[in-house]
Amino acid sequence: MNYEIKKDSEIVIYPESDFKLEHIFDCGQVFRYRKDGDCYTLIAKNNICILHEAHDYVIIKTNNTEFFENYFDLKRDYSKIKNELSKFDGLKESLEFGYGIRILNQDLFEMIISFIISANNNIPRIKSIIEKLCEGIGKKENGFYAFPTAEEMSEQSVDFYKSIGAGYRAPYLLDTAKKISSGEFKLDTLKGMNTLDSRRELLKLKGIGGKVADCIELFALHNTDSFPVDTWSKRIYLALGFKEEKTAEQMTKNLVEHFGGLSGYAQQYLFYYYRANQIK
DNA sequence: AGCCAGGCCCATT
DNA sequence: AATGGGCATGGC
Repeated sequence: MNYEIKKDSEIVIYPESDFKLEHIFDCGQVFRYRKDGDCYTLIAKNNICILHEAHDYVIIKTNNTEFFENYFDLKRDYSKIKNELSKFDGLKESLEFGYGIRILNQDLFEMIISFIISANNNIPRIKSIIEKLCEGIGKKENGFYAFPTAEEMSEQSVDFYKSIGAGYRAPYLLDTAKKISSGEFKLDTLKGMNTLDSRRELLKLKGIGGKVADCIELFALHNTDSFPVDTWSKRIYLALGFKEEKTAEQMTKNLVEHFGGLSGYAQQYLFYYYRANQIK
């Protein structure tokens, strides 16, 4: 990845066809962003940046270059990943279509809450609920609302979560925030575990099933031997040549066995391509 | 109006 | 371990 950090206030990226804002933002991994013309504004945890895309470079303006260098996974070679993935059948169109995708390194607590909200929900509504959550109880600094902490979330009532549109997920959000803020559920220990162990831990939280756990594994822990299987994945699964399975869990197992440590990357290119083209 | 959305919980078998 | 009904809400 060809990029440089300037004046500790901006990152300039010279795309080598593996950094494309539209692909990064629209592949379903991140919810707190807004597009204005050729600019994107992004809030992640308690940090903000503005991204501007010109014809042969991208500028990221922020007061925390170190955070976003890691966030955008800039040290990783996606050309190499795409090259490895191209050896698998059924990925060619998806790799070409979503060529600039990167898997972001997002905050663990933010991902847990965001993907509990995502279950059986649609993306515009997920974004709306998360925005109301942040505007409601997130700390406001420098003109934007940070994602609330577990402590801040644990002090609310179920009714608050219903009022922002969380529906039947409201008690799950409160319960999870309480378990984390009290220390009953320890986020830090997840980071030192292998994928299967941390996944098993995540499944103990209310509102987290296999698919949501896999999203958290991928988008917060960067455990790329995870393949989130959702409603779109069933068609993808058959298109890849697998025979029909009864459960999502069995599909997940087969896909991770097939793609190994590249599973998460494969899933993102495939999800983006199939969803963008409404291939059902 | 009715189906669907980046599914999960829980009771039952 | 496996299955199936029920579920808040709003976009389309």
